Amino acid sequence: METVVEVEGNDEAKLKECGIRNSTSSLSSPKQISDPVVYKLVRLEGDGRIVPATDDELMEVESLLIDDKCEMHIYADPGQTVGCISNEGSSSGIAQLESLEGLLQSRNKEADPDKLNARLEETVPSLAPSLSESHFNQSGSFGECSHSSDKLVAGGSTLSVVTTKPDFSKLKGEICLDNLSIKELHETFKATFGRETTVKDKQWLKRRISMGLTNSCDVSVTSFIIKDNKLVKKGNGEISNCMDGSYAEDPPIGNQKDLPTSLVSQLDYHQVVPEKRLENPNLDDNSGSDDHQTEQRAAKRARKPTKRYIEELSEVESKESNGRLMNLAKNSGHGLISLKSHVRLVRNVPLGGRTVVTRLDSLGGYGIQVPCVSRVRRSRPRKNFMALLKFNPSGMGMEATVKKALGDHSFPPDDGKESRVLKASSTPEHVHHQFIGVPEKDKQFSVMSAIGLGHNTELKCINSSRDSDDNVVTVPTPKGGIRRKHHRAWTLSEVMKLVEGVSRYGAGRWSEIKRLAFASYSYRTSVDLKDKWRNLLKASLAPQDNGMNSRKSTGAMPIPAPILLKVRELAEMQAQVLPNLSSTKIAGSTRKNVHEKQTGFL
DNA sequence: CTTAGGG
DNA sequence: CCCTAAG
Repeated sequence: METVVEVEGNDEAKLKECGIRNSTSSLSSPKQISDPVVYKLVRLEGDGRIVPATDDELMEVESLLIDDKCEMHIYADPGQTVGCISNEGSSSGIAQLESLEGLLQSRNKEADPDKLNARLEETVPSLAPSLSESHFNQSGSFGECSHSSDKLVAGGSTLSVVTTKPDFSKLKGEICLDNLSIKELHETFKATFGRETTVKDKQWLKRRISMGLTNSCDVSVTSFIIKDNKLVKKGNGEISNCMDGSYAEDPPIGNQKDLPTSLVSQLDYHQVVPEKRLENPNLDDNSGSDDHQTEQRAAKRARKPTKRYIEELSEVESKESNGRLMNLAKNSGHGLISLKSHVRLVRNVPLGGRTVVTRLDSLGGYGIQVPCVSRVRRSRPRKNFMALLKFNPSGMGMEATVKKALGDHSFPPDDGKESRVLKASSTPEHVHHQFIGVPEKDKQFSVMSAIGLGHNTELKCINSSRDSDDNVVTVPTPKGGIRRKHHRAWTLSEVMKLVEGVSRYGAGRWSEIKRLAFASYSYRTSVDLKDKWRNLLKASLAPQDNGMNSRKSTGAMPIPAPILLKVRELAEMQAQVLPNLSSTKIAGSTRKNVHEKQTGFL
């Protein structure tokens, strides 16, 4: 029932975080404390007083975490963290990470942890029952356990452990964004996320990109390397040395369950993420700089997350909360702390006249409530339904009409399509079972091992759950265009994976590729892969309009030339090999073909 | 169910 | 991306 966030340093220093019911505003009373669902971070003053942390302090903490804690190989994404916990600035304060600062400071000052604890419980006896701890393993064995995460489910009924193992070695030398210019970074960013950014901060861009790439759990799976804004085959050219490989080697995969759960910073609290309803288009549109500002924490913080921000947050966060550590493709030697803040939002509270809706989302396998904003629950469309009905009273044709008109997905469960949708939109339970069952894991792993990819841990992929719950019909594109909301833009990494898959299994074996390379992408069907490949082919054959003009006008993700080249290569190869020698290549791998060949011979 | 191709 | 035909 109690979400425990424990921080543990080498010196055993511990910092307590106090759970405080964040009921609208008042500080916790003993009664409220009894409700362990909500926790609030507070600052532990030198004299033992507990003071609600302010947002600014929070920022500072993150700053500390990011800039100073070099030994840490996890990092906290300020933007995301803040996005999660920042609030209207209600006096009650929301969960704060402030306590971390206390920890760090106390560590440095060699504060006696016991003393701290004691003081805490003396000074605030009423809080004692709900004290939570953050457990931070700052020791060198980080790579080993820092990544694991578990979840104490509120209610105490369930204790699901979802652990993911980080594979740092995988990242080593595979991504080098350091040499890229801002412009290049922008391109890469767009290629990675499918949208543009106006952020000019290199660090931010690099981090974001590397995050996007690695989080898609694939870059490492492919044989591509990103270097100098180019995707190159591994082996081509020097491997970048962005990653110093200072992290611990990965222990053999397979025993995730046994991994200690040290870095678990679960912050549960009732909280409402206010929807920033800006009338000012400048602010609202400029998501990039919004992120930037937030992440930069130096700028005027305390901004309520914008719609777009929240959207992005939920997307990125969903990836990040796999428990996977992000390694930054940055030369700065210091590692960072991954502060995974899982926020439980359980209320819909009117703010400024607007009601903010939250929904339970599955992030990283946890049931997490995230702000809905434009991500309305994927359900039957009501808006146009009647209108369509009206115009199409015939009944029979109506369904088709509606489906077509709305891109469906959301029609009645009886529709066969629905199963797919349901499957995609994983409820916490679903996710949970998926992870626990892990039927695919062993299989996948063994397969990958057999192929020689064993070193590329796939486990993380298993764990990656996406909130596949976009259902709004369309969404405006940074470019001004619109695209279907539930269309998932192909990320660069996905494309790379696809290419890799095709090269390995051959075009046409979509289901294979799907199973092996896209096991974790529940939302990509084999058909999707096929379609994408088709598009890639088309793109690869088309004149490589490498000007920004095309990109600008299209608003589409620019596919790096190297990939297109690869695509063409593969296409030619397969076009040549397949028709002529028929099934020479296939024959070897396909029993059926062999058989046919033999029988035909006889 | 998977693949292929048109919309 | 969606839908359908065909193996």
